[in-house]
Amino acid sequence: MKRDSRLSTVLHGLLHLADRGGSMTSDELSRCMGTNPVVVRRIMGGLREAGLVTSTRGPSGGWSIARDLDTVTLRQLHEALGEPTVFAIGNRSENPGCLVEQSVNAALDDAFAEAEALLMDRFGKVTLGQLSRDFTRRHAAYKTRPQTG
Amino acid sequence: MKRDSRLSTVLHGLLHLADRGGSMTSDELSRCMGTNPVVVRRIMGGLREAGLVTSTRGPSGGWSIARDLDTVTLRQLHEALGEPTVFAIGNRSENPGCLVEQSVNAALDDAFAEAEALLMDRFGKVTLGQLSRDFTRRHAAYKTRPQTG
DNA sequence: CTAATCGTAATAATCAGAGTTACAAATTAG
DNA sequence: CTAATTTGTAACTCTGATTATTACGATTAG
Repeated sequence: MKRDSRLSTVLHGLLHLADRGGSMTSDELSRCMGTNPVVVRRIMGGLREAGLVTSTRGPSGGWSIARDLDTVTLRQLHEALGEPTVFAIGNRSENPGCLVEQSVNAALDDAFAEAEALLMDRFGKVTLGQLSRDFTRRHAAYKTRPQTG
Repeated sequence: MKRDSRLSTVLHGLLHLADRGGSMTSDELSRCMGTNPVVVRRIMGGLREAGLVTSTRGPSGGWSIARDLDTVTLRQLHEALGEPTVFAIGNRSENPGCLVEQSVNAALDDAFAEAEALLMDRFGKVTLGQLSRDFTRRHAAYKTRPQTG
């Protein structure tokens, strides 16, 4: 199934932005993320509406992060993307007349709701700041790694 | 996103089979599930390989449940369907060279793995027998409901 | 003014599940 | 044995969603 990778994509962009320190154009972001500038604008647009980033037009314009990195959680980003469907598995019909299907749906819905709640809870505890520091750590380890070739 | 409804579909069929007591043809199952007999065979085929149902060809053939209803869990059914992708959200690239993307993937993978583990745990605790009894309860309530029209 | 840059609509490409058709294989009934 | 029923399965289309691309308008710095 085709999965929604916008959260992964936008995180990638935001961390590059954070690493850079200043602002980046859609074109720069798209190149370092391996996608298209229009896709970048589309995704970042949701974050701008949520007040997480700002954009400026014209020469020397581009995208900047508007908040302290430690105050932005994955959950906020998920919400800024419009809270896309989390599960690739779902009920055949959401309003079945068949009583058998009602029982099936009730059981599945319960389990999915619980798993989604856990995921959102986890997302609420991970901040951009944490990810940025994790990247810095990986970067340091990469630079000092033993040469194997 | 288009969601995989095979688990929901197959549960529906199995509970009708359980309610019937005997065997049903793909055609009968497809009609009471609102789908196509070939789709039924395709989905039930996986369950047959897992030993959960049996099929017989020819006249008076069809599908039967091969196990005690209380020994079949949603998790077993999920596995019999080939453990389809659970999440509609995923990483942009699973093998990124970019260290930023590695940090992003690690954080997301952790959260998703935890949520999936919870879901599988829940699925492991729900049996066909429980769902069948839940249906019987709904059916009784339906028959004795106050007439509102 | 001109070039750079975002904003956005419209459209195509891509992908996986679901639906359908067609036919072979197996089995029962007579 | 023959005919009818039913599963098994390949091949193809349909559908719906994300992603990619094209095109062009709006804004702004220099």
